[in-house]
Amino acid sequence: MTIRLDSPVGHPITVHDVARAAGVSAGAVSQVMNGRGRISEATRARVLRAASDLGYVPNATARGLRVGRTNLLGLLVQDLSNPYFAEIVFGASATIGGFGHDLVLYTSSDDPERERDRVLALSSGVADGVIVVSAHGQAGTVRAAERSSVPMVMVNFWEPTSKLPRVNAENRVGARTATTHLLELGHERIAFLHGKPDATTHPPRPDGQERYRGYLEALEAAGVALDESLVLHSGLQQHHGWMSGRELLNRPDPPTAIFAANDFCAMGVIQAVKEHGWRVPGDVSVVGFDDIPLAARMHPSLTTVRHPLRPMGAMAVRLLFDLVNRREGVSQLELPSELVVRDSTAPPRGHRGASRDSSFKEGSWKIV
Amino acid sequence: MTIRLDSPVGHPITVHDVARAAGVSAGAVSQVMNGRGRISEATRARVLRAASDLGYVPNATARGLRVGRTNLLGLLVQDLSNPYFAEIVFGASATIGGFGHDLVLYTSSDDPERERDRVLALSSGVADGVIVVSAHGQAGTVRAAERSSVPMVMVNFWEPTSKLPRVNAENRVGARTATTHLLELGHERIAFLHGKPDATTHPPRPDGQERYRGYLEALEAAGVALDESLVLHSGLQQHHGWMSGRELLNRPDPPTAIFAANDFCAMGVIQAVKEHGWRVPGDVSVVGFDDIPLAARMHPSLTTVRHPLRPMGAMAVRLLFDLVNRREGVSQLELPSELVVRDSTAPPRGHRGASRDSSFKEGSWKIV
DNA sequence: CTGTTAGCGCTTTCAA
DNA sequence: TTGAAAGCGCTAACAG
Repeated sequence: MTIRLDSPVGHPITVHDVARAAGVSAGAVSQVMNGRGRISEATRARVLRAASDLGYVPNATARGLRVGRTNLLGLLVQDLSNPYFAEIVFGASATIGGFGHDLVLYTSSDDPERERDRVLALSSGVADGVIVVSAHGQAGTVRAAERSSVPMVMVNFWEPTSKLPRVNAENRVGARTATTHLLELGHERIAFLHGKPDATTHPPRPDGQERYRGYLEALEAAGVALDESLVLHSGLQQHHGWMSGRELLNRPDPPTAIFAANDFCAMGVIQAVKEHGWRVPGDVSVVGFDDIPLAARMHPSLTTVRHPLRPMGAMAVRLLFDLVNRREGVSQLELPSELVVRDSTAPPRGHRGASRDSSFKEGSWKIV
Repeated sequence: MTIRLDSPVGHPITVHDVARAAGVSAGAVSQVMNGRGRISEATRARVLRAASDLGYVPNATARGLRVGRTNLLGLLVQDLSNPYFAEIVFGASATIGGFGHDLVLYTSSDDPERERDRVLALSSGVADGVIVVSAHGQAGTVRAAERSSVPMVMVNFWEPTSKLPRVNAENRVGARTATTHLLELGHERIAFLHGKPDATTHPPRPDGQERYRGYLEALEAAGVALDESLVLHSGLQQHHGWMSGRELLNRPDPPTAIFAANDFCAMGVIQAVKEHGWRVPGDVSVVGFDDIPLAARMHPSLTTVRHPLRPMGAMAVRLLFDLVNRREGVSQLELPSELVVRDSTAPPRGHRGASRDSSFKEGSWKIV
């Protein structure tokens, strides 16, 4: 224990100090502190008194060693400055208190090696369980997770061959709903931006594929033929969207709507549209994905598919808690997305569009 | 230790297992794992071999108990969904790895009682030290912190009577610079919004007072008389700014510029201006405080005083680390603010204002 | 109902 | 250079 020089007592207070002061045994003190029965009212009172007099606080490390449980849950994210991750962390941290645990936060700085290291470190008994958000999917982390002697829950994890418990958000239906929304507004030339810049070197992730499938499904249902020239490999960052937006707008026949890979990408697209001298949604409609907090506050506010990020964090904690306590339960689940219609979508130029539906909800969550 | 049923071995691997496998004593294994000398190359190799064969990971809890140090630093914030706090957490989490520690994150949900509880909990040896952000200043938390046997660093803490180590951001000079910026643009009727809705029930905080002093200093230096009717008690949230903005604009002689209590407040003001049918900065200039990430992305982008939130988090970690290791050092410091000029400020209507200066920097940080 | 004891897994002395 | 042993502070089992 770290002892401060100006600490009220020269050394940390232990059970024994309290026991001595109360004239009982250390075991009795422990019983009282943990509320386990078999203690007379009289001694209980004496112990409590002594404890508070001395300012006794049980040492969590010692208890952890003895009980084999730290009441800490690890949470590993790549980048806290990205609102996508920040929201998940928020959901987790808001929930965890209710389970009597606290959060150990790790950031991997987007570095697969560091990610694997942290997973390993977490397995050393610091935490009773670990949540890994958006594992890089590289062999290292996943293998470490699978071998770990500590329960682990993955968030936003799409490895179909792995049996690791996970909490994901639905993608296909969300994308289909968003595309349908655009179609109903009267759009027919709807561009789709993939999240990976280059499909050959970066194979598209399964969640991105799901979104694409949703897009295709919506087109097909509406009887609109796919124009492959409108499907671009963009990226998840603002500048990706900006570049893709520029490219699309400079064509002789630009699309009337753009479905971006995520909200950041959509922001870049909107920027490109503005720089082109066009307006959103007057000249081009734009749809994002995720619904980060910024989406509601930008200008124009962004129509987007909401990923339930906070609930995902919360669910991961729940699930992990059950795992830690060996309770059975669903261990792979997918939370629903929902379309949030805001100001960045409207009927195409010169089209008397259908009236807007305000917000589409995808029912309760679905177990896969 | 939590043992998973499908764990590679039936029980967690301990030093003894490794010792047995390598044919040495447990002590020797520990020496090797911690790189403490006095071990022959031969045995060292054998131990390392055995450890990796068995997949041995030292138990952090046991080590923590023995060594009296967990290599965990606690961080207590009120509300992670507020970018002000999120940025500080980000700064801390990005720095902490370099110090060989990890972060235990606590949220107090804005509840003073819970805040004190968490400080107490943190003192129980989970963490080697604790950072408390924006303590509610209520007696409970501060007293708990002062009595804690664990080193503690406060962030954004303004109790002049307390000797607790702290990392703050400069307020007065920042506010003065911002006000001067408005004056130089040609504004003379500059409203100032306090951060507390009601000065009588909520006595203004020292940092708010400092900002107000900066405002007064700037007016005085420019020879502009203070108009007390332009000083309002607003609040730190968007709706506060909105209400104050409405009130000011509905007057017969509205101000030409508004210096809001913080960025959220400024957002509310801008909203009120827009609803009033006026434009920012054409009809009214608006300045915020803090420079949360949103400030740069809103529309119009916000001129504001940047609080170095990430550096504050990083500094707090540094300082705490020194404290934990009993190194001497400055223990109360104040990081500089800087004015960031964006699109929400311009000369008042019909005024040929001075040319814009782009960004004002307040030099290196200052030790108080 | 209460006190005593053993030992969680590790590191650090001390003795060989 | 290595092995043995003590003990960090706590709790759970057991003996009284």
